[in-house]
Amino acid sequence: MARKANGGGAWRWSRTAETRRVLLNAAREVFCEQGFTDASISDVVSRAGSSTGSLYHHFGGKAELFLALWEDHRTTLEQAAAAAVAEARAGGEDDPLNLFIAGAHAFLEGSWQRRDLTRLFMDGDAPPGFELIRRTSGREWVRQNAVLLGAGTSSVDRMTVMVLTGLIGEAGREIATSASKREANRIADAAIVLIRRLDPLGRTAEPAT
Amino acid sequence: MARKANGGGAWRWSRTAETRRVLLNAAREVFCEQGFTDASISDVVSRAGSSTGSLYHHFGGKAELFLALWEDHRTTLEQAAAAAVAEARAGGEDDPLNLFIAGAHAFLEGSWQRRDLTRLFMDGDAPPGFELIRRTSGREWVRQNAVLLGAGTSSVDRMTVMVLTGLIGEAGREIATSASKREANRIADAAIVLIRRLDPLGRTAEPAT
DNA sequence: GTCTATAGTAAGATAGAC
DNA sequence: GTCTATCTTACTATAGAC
Repeated sequence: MARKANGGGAWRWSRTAETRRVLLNAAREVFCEQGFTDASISDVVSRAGSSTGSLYHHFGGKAELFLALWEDHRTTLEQAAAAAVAEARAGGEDDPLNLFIAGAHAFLEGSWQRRDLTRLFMDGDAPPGFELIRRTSGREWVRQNAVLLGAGTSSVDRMTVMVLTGLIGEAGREIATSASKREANRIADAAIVLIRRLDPLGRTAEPAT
Repeated sequence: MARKANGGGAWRWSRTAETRRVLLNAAREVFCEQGFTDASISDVVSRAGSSTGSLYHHFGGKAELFLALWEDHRTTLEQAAAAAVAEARAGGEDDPLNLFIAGAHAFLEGSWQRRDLTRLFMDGDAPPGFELIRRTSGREWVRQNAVLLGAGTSSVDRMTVMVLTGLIGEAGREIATSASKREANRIADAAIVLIRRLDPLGRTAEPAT
């Protein structure tokens, strides 16, 4: 929006997009260092070299700034997962469970690469209502995958989706607090063992009880 | 402490314990109705018929008041679970997994009976740092049980404990938001199916890969 | 349309009398 | 131990410059 028609000026994008980006970068640093509650608007704007009013103009407040950061993070991880699934499929993989695991693996890899944000969003220090947003979008993401995996609408299947959501989130949190990539990989592998064990497809349904 | 030596007075307990109790009851109502952030100290003290200074004297602040409520809730549920395990054991049950499930069942029953508090503590609107406290004590509780179940220290076993913690918490949350006891029971049953499926004892270790 | 400077407001925390 | 009065802080809103 409001993209400047560049008549030979020094920059191709409007000033407002740049301001937004600078504010988001500063917010990432401040929130990750101090958490949501202790971070102050003043810290963010001074680090960004911007102003309070500007921040309110672009985001509407402290909570919305935090949410904008979250949307960015969530989108990045979801796209990474989707890309991994597409790549696996292009490589000939067609078992739904393996495709799901390919996506989960990419998600966990992203949780490691952006561990500062992963920790920020998982440690519970967030604006009121954030937990609901986070849980809803996480559940939605896994639910889409669970449908592909053939999960139905029974209590057990619905609960399986919730547990899978929790499992992947939990693994992401642990990975984000790991001391080394090596340890992070061990955790990711363990998570995948448990995903298989939960067997969301219900293919283990035994003929005899 | 400071229990009054009752020399024929009308009440056996000190006034301070009574004040504490009244404040906690008011806090339960206000926090459950409005959540942590929107609740105000003023609401609590006016409903309790007490005063700001008194509340600060007994609890130290809004966050500590919330934590006192949590300690109470957590203790109640843990004791219910422990009692159920003891009862099952007294009844002749000696399979560790079944004992664990007896405890989990009692925990979920308590989550239904005190659903207002369960919802309060699970929806993420809490003082900074609370999430860590909640997760630590939940993990500790399941860890003790997992040791009994024979879980080791491998990545998979540690992850299993985390997933079990999440599973039970998740089920408790769903149960606390259920419309009927009937639905709550269905969720509890589904949770127990998944606990068995996760098979924390690793007894399904197959001879052949 | 975009941003700066500043005042308002609400609520948690504290000091000190009783 | 209990309570009132006061303080401090930080989010929020707005008037007006550019």
